[in-house]
Amino acid sequence: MRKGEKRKQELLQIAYRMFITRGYENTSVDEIIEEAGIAKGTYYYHFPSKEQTLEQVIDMMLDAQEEHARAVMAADMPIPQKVVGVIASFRPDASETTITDALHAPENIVMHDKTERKLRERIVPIISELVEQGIEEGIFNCKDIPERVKIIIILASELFDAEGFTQTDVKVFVDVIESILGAKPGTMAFITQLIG
Amino acid sequence: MRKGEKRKQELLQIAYRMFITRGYENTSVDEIIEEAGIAKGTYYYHFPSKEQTLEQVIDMMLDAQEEHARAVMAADMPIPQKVVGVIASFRPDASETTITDALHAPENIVMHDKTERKLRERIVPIISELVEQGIEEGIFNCKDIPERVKIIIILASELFDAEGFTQTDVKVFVDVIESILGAKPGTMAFITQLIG
Amino acid sequence: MRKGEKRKQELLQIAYRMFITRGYENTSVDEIIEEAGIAKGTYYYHFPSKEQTLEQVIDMMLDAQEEHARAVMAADMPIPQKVVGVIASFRPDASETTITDALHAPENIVMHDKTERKLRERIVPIISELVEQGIEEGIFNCKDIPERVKIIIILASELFDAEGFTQTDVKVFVDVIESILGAKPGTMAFITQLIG
Amino acid sequence: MRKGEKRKQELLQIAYRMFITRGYENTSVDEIIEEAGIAKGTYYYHFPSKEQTLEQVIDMMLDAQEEHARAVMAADMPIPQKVVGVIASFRPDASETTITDALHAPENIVMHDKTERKLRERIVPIISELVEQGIEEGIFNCKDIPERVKIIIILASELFDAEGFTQTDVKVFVDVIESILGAKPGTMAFITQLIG
DNA sequence: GATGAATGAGTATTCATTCAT
DNA sequence: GATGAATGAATACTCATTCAT
Repeated sequence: MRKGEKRKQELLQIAYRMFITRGYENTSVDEIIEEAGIAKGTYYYHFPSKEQTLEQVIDMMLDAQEEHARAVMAADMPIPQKVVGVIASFRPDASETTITDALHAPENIVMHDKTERKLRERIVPIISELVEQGIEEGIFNCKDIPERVKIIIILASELFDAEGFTQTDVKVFVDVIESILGAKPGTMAFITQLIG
Repeated sequence: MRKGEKRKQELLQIAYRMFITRGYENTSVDEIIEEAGIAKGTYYYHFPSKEQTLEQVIDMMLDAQEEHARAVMAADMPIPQKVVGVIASFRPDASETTITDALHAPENIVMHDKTERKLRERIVPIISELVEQGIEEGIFNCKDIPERVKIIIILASELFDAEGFTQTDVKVFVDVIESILGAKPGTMAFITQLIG
Repeated sequence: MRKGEKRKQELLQIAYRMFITRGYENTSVDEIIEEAGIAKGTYYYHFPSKEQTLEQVIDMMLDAQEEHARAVMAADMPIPQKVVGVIASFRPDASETTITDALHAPENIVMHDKTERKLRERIVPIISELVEQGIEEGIFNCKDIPERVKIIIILASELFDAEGFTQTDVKVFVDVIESILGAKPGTMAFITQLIG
Repeated sequence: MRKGEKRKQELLQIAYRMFITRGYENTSVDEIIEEAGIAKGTYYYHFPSKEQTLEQVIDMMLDAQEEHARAVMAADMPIPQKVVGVIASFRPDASETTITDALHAPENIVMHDKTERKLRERIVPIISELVEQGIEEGIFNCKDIPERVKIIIILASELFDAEGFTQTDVKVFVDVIESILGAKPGTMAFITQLIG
């Protein structure tokens, strides 16, 4: 049980790296097992299909990210910073630029798409909770919180993809977010320094 | 040359329909030629590759949509309605729900993605022009127009896909758009009746 | 040893049911152990190979059928009825039509074939004995008994398979059997009521 | 068109030989194309699937055999000899013992089974016609001709398979056939010299 | 302009069997 | 007696592309 689980985790890590590097569709099972140094049968002993592997890879990734997000929420930080921090938790680090690029690369649409959907389901409630706290504290002022949060998530993920973005994009983004959440101008300005 | 062009247009139509119905990746060249009743060689006489076919299919689609958009711009309508009308031109009709569904279906991510990118390039300048007119007329009030327009386009396309959306989604969308463009509350309220 | 034997009998029953339902070749060892709720290793502890399992399944089946045939022979019945009764013992009951159908289904040729060969070896001597009694009693009249019996067995099994057969098939069968055994016309007529 | 058809016939011949030599299930597509010296794609250009290849192989075989049978029927021969000749047409020559053996070999059940079914459908009407002629000529005397012919076919094919058969088997077979067709004793005795 | 036969690299998945624990 | 992780050969089928005619 121990042994089996451990091996499976390793496999997930390897698959994760490969899917993200070369794209899900461009990664064959043959390549995965070669990289992992295991037999075909071993792969199919652990995963029912390649698609299920993708599913599990994404879940694993999101679990890790969610854990990080929880840490951010528990930290001693102003609400707006927390909001941005949580969103950032669900984006690959700056240090892992390769991954960001990869997720948005044309050969990775499948994975990107699946990730995006699952990610929104997880992140929206967390951020919504933060926004509510912000409202209580008088920092934000708005209704229909989950819908607004959804919009912010969409913008963050679609706007800042690999294609590249300008200073103006960031500036407008900050502006829009402030008005979406009903925050005083400048509340989210710190984002400019983070991304810019 | 005439005849050849005509034949090619037919092929594009057929490919368009098939790509959208079953997805780009799920449509094989064999299936296309069978549907079209032509030989393999003939297909490759007209198109250098399957990917180029997709490219041309999308261009053909966008050309038709852009033509429609130009008509909307030339029409006698208030600016806000024009803005929405142009955006709608680039979305498949309500009457063609199948197509909307199809474009967002999981097996169609490739085509959806490619379309989305090209579409934004074309639509942003058109809408930007409208927004400028709106500013001159005192209806809108904002700077960094293209960036703001880009945001609106992203939201329109990501928010209202096949998954389904709520009344509240629409309400918030209207609200956000108004603040993005610096319009008086209610300016874009007519959208609610259009989509709701 | 007790326990082991019991477990093995259960496994044979399960394998029997699965082989007959889905065909030998379409039943994987994985499916058998899942159904039985045991581990791979346990299966291979009891059986040297999948083919040996089939062999044992067939033997088990034939043992049960032979036992039934012996009971028929010991019963108080006219010889012709006994002959037919013994043959019927080796055919799945009418109540188990599924099994008859299954044994003749295209996916079950392997099992059907193996069963048929082994079955003939067992049944021919039993029926031959009956025919000899019949000759002594003046009901039948023929030489080369085992060869004639073999023919009857072949006909019974090939003629009345799942494909379906007509009234005329039965009628001719009765006629042919009577002449093969040198019986008076009508001796075997009761078959018509049994099968017809 | 010419060229394509010719190539396909060659492929059928090769597949026929291989299926019969090593069994349908033991012959992989890879082996066929290697033997034929063609590419995988070429094989699948000509045949939709391996199973369809088998189907076509059998049809080709039966076509050839039926042609031979027609020749026998047109020949100048006594009816009983024709009956036996036609049946023999549908059995591989003595010279091709390998094939007979092969068709009955355990690894060839699938092909044997499929062949047998299709063969009966074709041969029964032909022989029935001959039997009718024999009845007119007073050589045979029976009703329910197709049913009786079916029985003869079954016996001929099941009795004389690779397992081996004895002189007595043949003798009884002759006897049974005569009584099935209502022929005078000795009418079919020539069979003994043919097979024995 | 058009045909269609030929290509061959690529792919996911199955499955009976082994063996260290 | 029992487990279950690991094996790896085997298999049928897909598909975009080429090119001689």
